[in-house]
Amino acid sequence: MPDEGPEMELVHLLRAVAVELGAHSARFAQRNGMHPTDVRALIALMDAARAGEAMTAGRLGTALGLNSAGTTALVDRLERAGHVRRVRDGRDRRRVTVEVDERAVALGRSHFGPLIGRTVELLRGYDERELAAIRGFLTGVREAAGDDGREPHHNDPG
Amino acid sequence: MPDEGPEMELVHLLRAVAVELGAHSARFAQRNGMHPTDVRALIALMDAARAGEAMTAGRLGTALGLNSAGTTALVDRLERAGHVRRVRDGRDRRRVTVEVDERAVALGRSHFGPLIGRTVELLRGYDERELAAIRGFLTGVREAAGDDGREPHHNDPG
DNA sequence: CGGTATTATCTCGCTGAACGAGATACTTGT
DNA sequence: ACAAGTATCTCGTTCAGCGAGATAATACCG
Repeated sequence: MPDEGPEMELVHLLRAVAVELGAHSARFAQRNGMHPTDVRALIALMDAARAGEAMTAGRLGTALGLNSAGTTALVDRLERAGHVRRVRDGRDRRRVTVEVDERAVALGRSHFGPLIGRTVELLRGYDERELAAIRGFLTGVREAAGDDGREPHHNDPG
Repeated sequence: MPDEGPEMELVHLLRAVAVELGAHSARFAQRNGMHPTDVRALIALMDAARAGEAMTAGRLGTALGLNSAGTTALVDRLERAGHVRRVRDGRDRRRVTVEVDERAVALGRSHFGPLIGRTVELLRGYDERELAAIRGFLTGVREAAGDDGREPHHNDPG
């Protein structure tokens, strides 16, 4: 288990980036009187909307690791603040789909837009091979962080 | 504000990585009966230890965005679980330095070690120019995420 | 040296996010 | 139609974190 070596600098840098991005979200939450979970919920809802999928209360709770009581409280909170609407599903009337209000989207854009814009600009400064390296590294880390309970399988040559 | 364009894929990928790393930490917390804040605290303490700096209760609380009452509760919790020790500073006896227990370090290593190891291996597959691109991108994002309004968060020593 | 301000941590009472258990409402299978 | 299954909500509780202020040690100033 290497505690030093030239690669560790990048490992710590990556962790610092994750911390900064978390802090950036937390600032958005605090400025708008929200809890970090509320921001995560809005992001999950917007991701679903971008993918063209409807998000039910249950799926939202699962995505965030909340139980049903917590999910109800979360959606209540977001609805009370005007960030989302509850819409009963017409086909299965047990279901409640949660839709993001346009104003919440605009609010999110006004906060995250500058960071996204600067990131895009940063990316424009790299050529294809560099972009492939960045993409490959991020993809690898995402997979490594997701593979968790599993056995760490030995180096897969390739 | 670009919602499409080839760079957006990487922006979403970066966000996904941040989410996965957060989930990875949350899993560590839950498996060990801790809260996300407790894990953040241990990481801050280990970072300080690595840098050779002593971490006082107050500095820890500031680093995590907690007020003094919350900081006391946090250190109580960590101490009760045996993860840290309170040590009165000899020079300034108002201060309490918080030291991580070796067993907590070992616990952290056993969880984060595999992810770190896989990340290091991943990095070994890149040449200098690719590594420079990855480093430059991460550094740029860290700075962009840190630079926003810079709102001073209200602390209790008013 | 004495007194007052300042700093670091802790105590107390409270709010609210999230939990477990169970109720309610709707759907599906027989 | 009735039982079983599924989605959400209600109720009561726990505990992280906050605000206010107490306590204890140090620094400043005459």
